[in-house]
Amino acid sequence: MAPANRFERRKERTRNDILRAAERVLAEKGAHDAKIADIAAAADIGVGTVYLHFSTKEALTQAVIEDAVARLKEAVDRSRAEAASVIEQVRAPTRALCRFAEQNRAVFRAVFSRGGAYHDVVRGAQAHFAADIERTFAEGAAQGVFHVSSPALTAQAVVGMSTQLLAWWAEQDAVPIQQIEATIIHLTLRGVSRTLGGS
Amino acid sequence: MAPANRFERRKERTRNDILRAAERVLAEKGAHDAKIADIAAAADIGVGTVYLHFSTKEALTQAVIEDAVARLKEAVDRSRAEAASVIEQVRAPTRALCRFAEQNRAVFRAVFSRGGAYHDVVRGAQAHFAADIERTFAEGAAQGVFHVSSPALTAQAVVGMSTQLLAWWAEQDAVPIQQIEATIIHLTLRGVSRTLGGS
Amino acid sequence: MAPANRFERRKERTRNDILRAAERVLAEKGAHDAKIADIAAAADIGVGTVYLHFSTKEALTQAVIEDAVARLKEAVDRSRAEAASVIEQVRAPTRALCRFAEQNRAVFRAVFSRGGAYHDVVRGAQAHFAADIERTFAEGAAQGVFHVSSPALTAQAVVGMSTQLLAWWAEQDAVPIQQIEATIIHLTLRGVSRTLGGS
Amino acid sequence: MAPANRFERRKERTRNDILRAAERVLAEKGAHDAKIADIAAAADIGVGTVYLHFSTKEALTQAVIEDAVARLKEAVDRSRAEAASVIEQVRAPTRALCRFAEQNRAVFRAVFSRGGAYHDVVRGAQAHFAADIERTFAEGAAQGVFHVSSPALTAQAVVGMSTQLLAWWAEQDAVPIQQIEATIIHLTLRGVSRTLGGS
DNA sequence: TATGAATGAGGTTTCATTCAT
DNA sequence: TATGAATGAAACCTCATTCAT
Repeated sequence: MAPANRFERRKERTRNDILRAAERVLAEKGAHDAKIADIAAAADIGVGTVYLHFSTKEALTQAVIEDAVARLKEAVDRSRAEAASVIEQVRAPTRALCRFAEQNRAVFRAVFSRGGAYHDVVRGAQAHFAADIERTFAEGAAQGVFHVSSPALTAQAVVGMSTQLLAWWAEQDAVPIQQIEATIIHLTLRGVSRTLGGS
Repeated sequence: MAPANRFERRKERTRNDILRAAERVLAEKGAHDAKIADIAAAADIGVGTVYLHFSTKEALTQAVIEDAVARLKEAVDRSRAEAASVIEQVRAPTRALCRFAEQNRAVFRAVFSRGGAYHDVVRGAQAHFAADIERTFAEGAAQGVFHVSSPALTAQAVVGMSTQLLAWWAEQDAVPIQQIEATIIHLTLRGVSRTLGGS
Repeated sequence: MAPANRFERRKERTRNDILRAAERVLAEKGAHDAKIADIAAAADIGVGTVYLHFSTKEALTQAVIEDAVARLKEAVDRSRAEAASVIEQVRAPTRALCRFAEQNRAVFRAVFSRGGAYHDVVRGAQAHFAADIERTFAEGAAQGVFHVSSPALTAQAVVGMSTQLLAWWAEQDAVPIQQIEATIIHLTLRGVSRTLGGS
Repeated sequence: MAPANRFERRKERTRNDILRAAERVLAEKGAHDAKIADIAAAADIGVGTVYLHFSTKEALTQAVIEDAVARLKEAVDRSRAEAASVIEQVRAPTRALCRFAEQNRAVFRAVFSRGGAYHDVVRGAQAHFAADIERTFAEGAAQGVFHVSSPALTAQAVVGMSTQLLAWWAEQDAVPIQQIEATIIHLTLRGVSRTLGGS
């Protein structure tokens, strides 16, 4: 897993510098206005060097997205795996998502915000999360805890709402993220609970 | 109201042709990949003609957005004005929104979808809708029908959820729009009702 | 000489309107920045109408120049013809030139100033004037009044000096034109007189 | 003074190539008809490279002018500083000017000729030279050598005459430049001398 | 004859990508 | 491996000229 020799390690480090710089620049300027030269400058390397690590601008963008998505997926999936109940399967991933947004604000804006780089990878991740949520709903229904008329659509709605609220938060920073989290969880549980519950 | 002379009428017609063509091309390719040449070709006119009506690509994009937003606002605002109860103030605008999305699918994708042209005008419209919804929540709370802990955030969430669901619908067309509508209304009402109601 | 019928007269009038408008616009914006649309607007006619009277922009520009040059030539030539002595052949045309510049300031700037439309017609006129002046010098030499080592060059210098001074005057308007006139005459006569004279 | 490293040196060389090519092309076609593509081709580089060194066509034009004007000023100013008498202050700068025109014919046409790029920098240089000449006249008057009624105007006339004659020479090449030089000096000294002298 | 909307060739400028050092 | 100057395709925009009314 760790790179074999010293050269490999150095190369890996440069690659990471580029990735981090790209995140910052993409978040700041948006996918289209971010020039390769900007990213190279932000990473404090030459433009040519970028092309030693990524074959095209598109590949670099995609790498940034995949990296972010992978980290988010990992956090969300882990939290879900550790959830003891279906209700916790709603709460924990939302908490994980919000914590990720908080700790990776720039990336979050760059990747998930409107105006950010929209991409199949993001669509894929949203579909992945929606499927998870749908499974939770189904399980909850089986347990008699939830009652959802169209689980797929509702799951989609939850993903949409979460994304939008967090994107809004990431750009505005008007309210503490805990309120975002509470609102998402409240609306979700209210929407799917058999009996009137709440957050 | 109708343009004075023949020249004006002809010019106005061309302007509209360009606007419609731009909607289609923007929806299809996205704001950045839509070239002025594409739009001119789609409108079956010369490139120069576009600049006779819009000073800049940016100005054309903005005109498309403003046009769409104005029409949507008009439909939503009217439906809201005609709503008799706060519950109807949730239902009717949602119905209006969905009908607009259905009847203006290309524009909807072009303007409201992720990857679409994000713009202050859109942000402004979303804020406008959110403010309306928030007012409905406040009114409902005063009537003892609703109970919302953070109205502003919840309104924001409703707007986000609606936008995202419809954008998703507009791109996928996997489900009938009535289900989208029902889901939005259900989740919203469930989220804010004092007693367990539902759609 | 006067146009035959009413239609011809009307046509001639429009043509003149365009010419006058072109003079103004050319003087104000320079040959390159003067758009046909500007000229049409200044003449208060449609762009298409310009092309009914002048086949190209170049032709219009040339017509403006030829018109101005013809009027200047006419004034200068007349004054020269009426001059009784060689000294008066220096003085009178200079006076005529200055009076023309004063009374046709816009055209003068448009046609003779640096940055103005430089053109074979102007070059031709300058050569014409230079030839006249050279002839005056030769005549003066024959009469024992002037002594000029290289008449052609000196004539060229006089033309250059005059043009430049008047162009400068037309743009700055810092001094009364009589001083310009006096300076030109003084320098010319001083330069070519056998004995020390002056203005 | 010499650029630090190899990159800088190479870049500087290219910049100079562009400047020289621009001088040629501007002289040949005039400021407006000189396309960036022409200049790039003349410098045997790609169009993009031009923009690596000059942000705008206007900026390149200005750089050419400033370069030429600076070199001319340097030559003229030096020659003036070394002049022992006021008469030499007329002669030497004229000689320097003519030598510059001879050795930089293309630039001279491009920058100082009529139809060339007229520019504030040129106007500024002309004003600078005129002021110097005026000072010489004043000094000469104080020494009882010169007698000038309106020094400012006369200085302006000398500058105008010189510019025009040399521009004419640069385009025609009909006479040896020594004759131009002699004519300018002769006319200037004749014009301002107290007693009849001459060249 | 007069009009002004329409045209499209042509010019400037940008920027992802290459390559000699 | 790292560099950054060089490249040129492609996009935006202008404006002289045409033509249907």
